[in-house]
Amino acid sequence: MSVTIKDVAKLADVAPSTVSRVIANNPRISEKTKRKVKEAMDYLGYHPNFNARSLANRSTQAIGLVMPSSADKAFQNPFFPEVIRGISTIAHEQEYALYMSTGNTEDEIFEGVVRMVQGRRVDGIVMLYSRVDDRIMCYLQEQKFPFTVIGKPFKNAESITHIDNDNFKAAQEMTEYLISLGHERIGFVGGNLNLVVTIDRLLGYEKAIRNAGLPYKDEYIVHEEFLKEGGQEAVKELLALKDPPSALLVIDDVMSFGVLSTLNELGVSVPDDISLLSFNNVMLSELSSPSLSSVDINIFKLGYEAAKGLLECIQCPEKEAKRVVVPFQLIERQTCSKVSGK
Amino acid sequence: MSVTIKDVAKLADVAPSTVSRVIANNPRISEKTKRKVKEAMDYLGYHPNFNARSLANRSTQAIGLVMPSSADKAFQNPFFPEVIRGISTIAHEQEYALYMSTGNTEDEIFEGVVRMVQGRRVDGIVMLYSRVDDRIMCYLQEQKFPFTVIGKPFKNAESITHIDNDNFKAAQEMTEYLISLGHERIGFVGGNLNLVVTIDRLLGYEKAIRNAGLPYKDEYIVHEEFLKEGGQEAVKELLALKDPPSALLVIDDVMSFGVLSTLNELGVSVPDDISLLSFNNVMLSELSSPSLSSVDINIFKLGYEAAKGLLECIQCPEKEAKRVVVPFQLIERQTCSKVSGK
DNA sequence: TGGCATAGTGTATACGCTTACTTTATTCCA
DNA sequence: TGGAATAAAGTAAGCGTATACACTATGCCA
Repeated sequence: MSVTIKDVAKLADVAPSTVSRVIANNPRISEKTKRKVKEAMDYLGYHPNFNARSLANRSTQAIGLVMPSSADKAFQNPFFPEVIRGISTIAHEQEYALYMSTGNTEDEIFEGVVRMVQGRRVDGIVMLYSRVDDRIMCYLQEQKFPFTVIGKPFKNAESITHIDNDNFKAAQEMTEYLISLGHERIGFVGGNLNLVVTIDRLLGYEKAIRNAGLPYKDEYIVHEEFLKEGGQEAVKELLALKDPPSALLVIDDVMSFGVLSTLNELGVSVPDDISLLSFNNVMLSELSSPSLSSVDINIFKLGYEAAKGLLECIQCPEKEAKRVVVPFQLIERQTCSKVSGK
Repeated sequence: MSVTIKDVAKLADVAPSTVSRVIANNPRISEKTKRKVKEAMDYLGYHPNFNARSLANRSTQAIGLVMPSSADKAFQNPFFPEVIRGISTIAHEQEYALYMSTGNTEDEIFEGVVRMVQGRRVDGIVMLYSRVDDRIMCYLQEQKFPFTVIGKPFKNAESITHIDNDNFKAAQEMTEYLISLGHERIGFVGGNLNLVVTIDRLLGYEKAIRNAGLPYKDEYIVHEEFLKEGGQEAVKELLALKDPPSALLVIDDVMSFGVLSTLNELGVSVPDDISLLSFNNVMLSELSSPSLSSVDINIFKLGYEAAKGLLECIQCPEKEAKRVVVPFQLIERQTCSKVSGK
């Protein structure tokens, strides 16, 4: 069928192993032979079969991506394309390909990962999220399979290379920023509570609230899915309170979009009636109206560093795990203002 | 190292081939043996090695994705995540994984595809775009490698399964819509002219203009990249004309975002001073201010059908190529209005 | 000139699985 | 009861590459 190493060997009048060594650019092959073999390869249009190579080699030159939910949902949030952009940049530099398995349920996703790992379809994995007691993460650790995490692992963080923002600090500072604008009733709209990022930011928020001597009210804390719908739900709950917040710290831009649209429907003006500060600074956050004030967490870099760390893990397995902290930066736009006098 | 088919065979006291047949659920194995083997597999935690399987099998259960430019750029446009969402949905249903190779230059991307194909890394390919005289497409045809195209192939369209909107008709109808609002100076902001989608829509635009007896002016036609920056460039050019358009047909929402932001900076009001109608109806197009009137081309379905068609190609190679036309629909929002009296 | 490095290449096997071909066991009919 | 037909499982040969080990030829020195 297709041309193999043997065909090349025959044409170049050498042994298959010599061809293999030419491909690997082995220094023990003379320049003359290399040239001869390369000519034969060109002439035949030879390309190594990757499966055969992987099999003999135990390496696939591919890295696996694990998303928190079905790719179906995840791709609705620009966070993921952007993070993949970062990953693919470095993957490409080192000639790795990306491999995604998908699934709808927890179980399906888990099975997909097991297939990736046991089936040796990839050399390592980037986890695109960090969750409390995550089955997949435990599994990867048990198997001692190379992986890195975007976000802070819930446990064993010292032994797992991970890339993260300082979410505690970020949330604290942002809450303080809102407080400095005169807000005293600040709501927190978080994602699922089993995501470590939600927890960290919530704790940062709490810290700032307590430091400022403000009351920490449970009814100001809402948790929803990382989607527009989540944001919409959240606002409805918060506005139904008898003493609704004057400012919201929202954990994700897409949720903020939902918040904005619902507030708009309800005739609540942003930032006059209520201020909004969110996280991620997704490409489109400047396009909403009003444009979103948002914390740029450098998503691209999170992906880039995660993949870079993974490739290091793969190439030098003895190397110690490390933590990379990606800086954040508040991008002030139009959704925050001083609290309006009561 | 890891547990192989032989280990299972030994434990179950059968031959390796029997285990293999159990995996493939071959009817020639008795239920009793199947049970025995399955127990052994569970006990050992056996998972087939995919590389070995692919090698013996000549199939990989993976489909390759080819993007028009570096993934880096492409992922800035929500079109791609959305299309991948569609692809991944059906891929998952049939237990296929997705495989992406990336590259920065034309050559790198081409090389990546060659590696996918010759290296037998994937069973088939979905081309996420269609371009005039595309090297990759020619290559795939030469190699008789299974692939499908999102968009209309520039040539040999009859022999290539492809999924497309009727872009000619869509653009024509949309232009007619703008004309019906009283616009006579209508600009066209297209993407790169070597993309078939640009050509088709431009032709539809032209048809409508000519049908209406309006002058077809070259200076109203601008071509830029499918990015925000592209839209920004385009507006600048168009507004510099002595008789600038009163309405714009923009080929892509992200470009429209760029158009909007630039118009905003220039103090030009949309839709009062200039109307804007664009394509794609990306998730966030309703969030801009004013919210975008846009043609919903059903991106998800484009992806879904493309992957479905590909799997059919892979499974029954004799089957004839087909064309799937995905319907479009105008979503009216806030960027189009009747022409303001001069 | 014999002996020994050393550079360059070939041989053979392993990687883990599939599958065509064979063999063995069982059934059933004349 | 012999033997054909059928069912069930085993044997062994790939799939295309990598690599440990073996071998040859050359050069150099004593």
